[in-house]
Amino acid sequence: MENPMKTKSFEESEEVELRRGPWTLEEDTLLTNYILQNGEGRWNLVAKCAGLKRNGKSCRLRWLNYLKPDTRRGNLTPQEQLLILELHSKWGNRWSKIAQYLPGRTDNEIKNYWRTRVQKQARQLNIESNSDKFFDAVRSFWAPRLIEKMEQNSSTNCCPQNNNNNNNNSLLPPQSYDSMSTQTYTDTSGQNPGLSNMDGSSSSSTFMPDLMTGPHFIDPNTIIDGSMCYQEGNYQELGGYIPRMEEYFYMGNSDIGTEYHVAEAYEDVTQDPMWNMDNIWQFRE
DNA sequence: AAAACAGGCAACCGCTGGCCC
DNA sequence: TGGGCCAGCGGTTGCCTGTTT
Repeated sequence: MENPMKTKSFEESEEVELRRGPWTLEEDTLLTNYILQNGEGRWNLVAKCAGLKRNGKSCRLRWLNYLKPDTRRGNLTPQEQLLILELHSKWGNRWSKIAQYLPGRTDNEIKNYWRTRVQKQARQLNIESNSDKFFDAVRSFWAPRLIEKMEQNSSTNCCPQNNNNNNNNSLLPPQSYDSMSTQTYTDTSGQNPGLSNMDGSSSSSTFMPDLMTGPHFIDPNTIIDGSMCYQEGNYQELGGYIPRMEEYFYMGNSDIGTEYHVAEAYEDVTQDPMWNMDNIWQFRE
């Protein structure tokens, strides 16, 4: 089979030999330097003016997913994982929408996380990753562990002056954090994924039903994260919430007893060495 | 040590919708 | 109004790397 990475359309080959496949350091540098000097603009123009033999789409993808300065890379924190689970339960595969609430994370990264980690665990349980049963499993077993991890981090890693985020540009929360915090957790306009459904109706959060209520807040100015910790006025994030554990062991309003009990499934898979939350969610200090 | 396998992720593909002429 | 161009999105592919046999 011909390698599609080396094929190109007739249109592309007609004018200039367009490059495809992995980006080189030189290409990255060209693109970065151009955008930093001239802004993004039209991507086809960017590609041309930057001297790249790439199409605009490729440049856009490379910039947004990899080169953009506020892009955060590395393992997703427990907070981010929990938020992804929560938002996906609301919106489904609306990756770009979900990504809006995880500053610095790209839709591609979230999509990959979902497909490689979450769906893998769903397969382990023999359930559809978009099914109610799966949500029950998440709510009953995974979310508590993520929250537990968050609590551990909160007690050991909260050090506002010691930001270990591996992002070189993480000296302060990126701008989008501000919009995230207001949109996500203080906004009552219907943008809040924890308060509204896609149809605009109101409902409680699937995995974090009471996050918006007072008792679950720790210091709202403290942002706890496995790899970073901010303390800043008017800056709230999911990571700042430490809900009471026992509420997350509640099975919710599911009817899982009817055909496939998630708890039983959980017991089954605990025989599997894969079912170790630290491994499953790739918690790395 | 090497081959086979599996997982993770960067990049591409194709579709859709918005904008402009 | 319709066609062309473009950006953005979700789905998919295939390469790379680590692990297992």
